[in-house]
Amino acid sequence: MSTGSSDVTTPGSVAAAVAVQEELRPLVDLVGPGPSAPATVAGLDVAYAKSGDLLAAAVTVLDARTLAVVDSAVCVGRPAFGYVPGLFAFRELPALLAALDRLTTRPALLVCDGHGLAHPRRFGLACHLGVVTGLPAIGVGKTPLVGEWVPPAAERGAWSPLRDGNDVVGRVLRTQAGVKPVFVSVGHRMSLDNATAQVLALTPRYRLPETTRTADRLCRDALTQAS
DNA sequence: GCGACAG
DNA sequence: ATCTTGTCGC
Repeated sequence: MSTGSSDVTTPGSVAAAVAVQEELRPLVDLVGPGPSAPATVAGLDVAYAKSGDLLAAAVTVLDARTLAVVDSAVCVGRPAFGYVPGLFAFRELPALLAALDRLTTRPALLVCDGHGLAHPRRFGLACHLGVVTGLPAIGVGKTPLVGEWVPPAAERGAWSPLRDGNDVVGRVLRTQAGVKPVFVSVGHRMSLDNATAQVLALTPRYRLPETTRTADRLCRDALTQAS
């Protein structure tokens, strides 16, 4: 039967990938506001081999109160798509979904390494993962993809809006005093206020959320063992 | 036409 | 993302 247009994770061309994003974008829940006190929060990240033909995706689930890792899973595979800014999600999505399937728990929130609405078509990785899984999701990027912004004040918790055209697509958030800010955006079933609050709760000490840090270590270790 | 461009 | 030396600082 048909194979291309019905698969929302592995399109066969750039045009098909863009079409998938346009097709799924209306399914994003922009209302939220999402859980104010999630019991568990998942971090997702991917590491690539230097050769570029192998990757490891990891998901770590943390107790939101203690930030201890209570569950985790990895998936080693191949990039499912070339790297194209704006279509980045298609590279990592299959491996990340496979890792999510291997969890024994169902996290209350996904914290993705990349953007959500702060995307040219308002459908970055965090939106895609949220829509496909049905889970609340947010994006936390280390560098901007779209939008204009001014640096927030130097203290932890300070933020400034990330604007693209007439839209506020996210926030530039200072998670540690005097440290380069991160870019927070809504993925699915979350308000921007709540997304900001959750990121601050996950960054008691470092610039990046503990979820991202634990997932990063796990996928790097998995990649080392695989290669 | 020229840069910019999540990871 | 990954490749990379040294350097500053707790």
